[in-house]
Amino acid sequence: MNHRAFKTEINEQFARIAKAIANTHRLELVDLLAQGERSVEELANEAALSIANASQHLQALREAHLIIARKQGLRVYYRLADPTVYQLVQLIRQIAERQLAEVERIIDTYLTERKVLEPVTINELISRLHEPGLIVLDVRPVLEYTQGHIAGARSIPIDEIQQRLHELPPDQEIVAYCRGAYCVFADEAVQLLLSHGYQARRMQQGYPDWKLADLPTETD
Amino acid sequence: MNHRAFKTEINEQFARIAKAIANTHRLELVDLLAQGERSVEELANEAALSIANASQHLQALREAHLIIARKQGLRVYYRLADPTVYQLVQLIRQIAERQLAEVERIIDTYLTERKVLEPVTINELISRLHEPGLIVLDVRPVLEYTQGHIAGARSIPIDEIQQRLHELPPDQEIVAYCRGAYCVFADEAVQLLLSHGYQARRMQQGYPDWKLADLPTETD
DNA sequence: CAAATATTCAATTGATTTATTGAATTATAG
DNA sequence: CTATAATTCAATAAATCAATTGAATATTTG
Repeated sequence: MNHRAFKTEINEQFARIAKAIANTHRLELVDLLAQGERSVEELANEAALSIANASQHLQALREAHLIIARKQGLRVYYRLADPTVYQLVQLIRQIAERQLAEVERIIDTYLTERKVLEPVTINELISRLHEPGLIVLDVRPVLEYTQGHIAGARSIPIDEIQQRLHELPPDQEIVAYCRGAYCVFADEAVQLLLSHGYQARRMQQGYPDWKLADLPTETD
Repeated sequence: MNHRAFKTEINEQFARIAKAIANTHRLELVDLLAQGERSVEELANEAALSIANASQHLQALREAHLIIARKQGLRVYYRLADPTVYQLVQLIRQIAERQLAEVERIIDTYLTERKVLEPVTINELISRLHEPGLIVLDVRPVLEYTQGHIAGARSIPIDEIQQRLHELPPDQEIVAYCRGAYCVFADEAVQLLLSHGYQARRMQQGYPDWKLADLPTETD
């Protein structure tokens, strides 16, 4: 048996997976797909890529079987091939947080409130989920809320909060969540809510993390 | 706040981690380092790389802070920066196993016995660890056994098994383990032991997996 | 069946990564 | 202080990856 050939061939396959995810744009695309199925156009818009470029990156992910395509009418819809793919992104982030000082620096630069305002962990939210005075607020676009949200959560997309503040009773505590720890929607929502006298905090992680942990979700 | 700049910068950092691991040789180097600290020369020899090339790949891993260097005398010894780094390799492998048919094909080609001989899972071994008639056999090089091994395991490196068969009582069941699921030492040991009338199986995973699961280990 | 739309494919260019080689650096031993 | 050994650095060529552009394909609509 040729040890060397075996090791080389098998590690080449493992490297295929790692190479597919090892790109700024593809990481963002996977993050978006973790919210649910999306068309190429939607993904291109969200990730600020040209359609052709987005398509190319999606092909790269597809070749590594990290995502699956489904054609319906004119559109091709992509989704994650396996929840483990999102877990991979999570783990990469976790290592980056621990090992790369730059990550903390970037967060401190862009999300100045993060350091001051302690986010609510998933576990904390679980234990408080049935408190009567607590509102769990999904601030992602409505489509994403529709595709799946934390059981019992209300939807007010970040773009609409300003106009819809009256829907939120001022005496209740609000926990806002969005796409994940590196999504800024919840930070912005909390900032706005706090400035209007609400008691508000963000959930540290996002919907995909909640779902991955097999916690109660709803679709509608 | 500039969303786009934040997303780009933060994902660039995450991509750094993924890019560092996304190479055939670097995956092998990390796998070796999961056994314990190694010098550049040892790593180069094991991974069949020139010293300069190995050093270069090690720099790439070091720049992403996935490994740490320690200089002692003439030699530089590298080790994993965090157990999570090995977890990353594990997860990549898990995804590759599930998603890439090639992985199964390669294993079937090189490790023909794997399909027939059911390996012992870590959990199975835990529950049987205190059976009197069971020998847990570490077939890695002695150095690696010395740096850490499954509590109670005996060491006979794969190269020496043939000559040292007499040390193994023929009536006891043997579970052999090595560096990991994609290390062939244990497969070869089991094959040899079976051909000499022993009852032998390999542990599915390797020592780093055992250690990562915080199971009892010994050093000597 | 032609027009319109979403996506992919193909070709090009520039940027990044990899392997190789030999020189430079650092530490030890005599 | 010199010779030796281990590792890193620097320079190069080859290979691979990324972004852009425009053409090609597939599906729907009229």
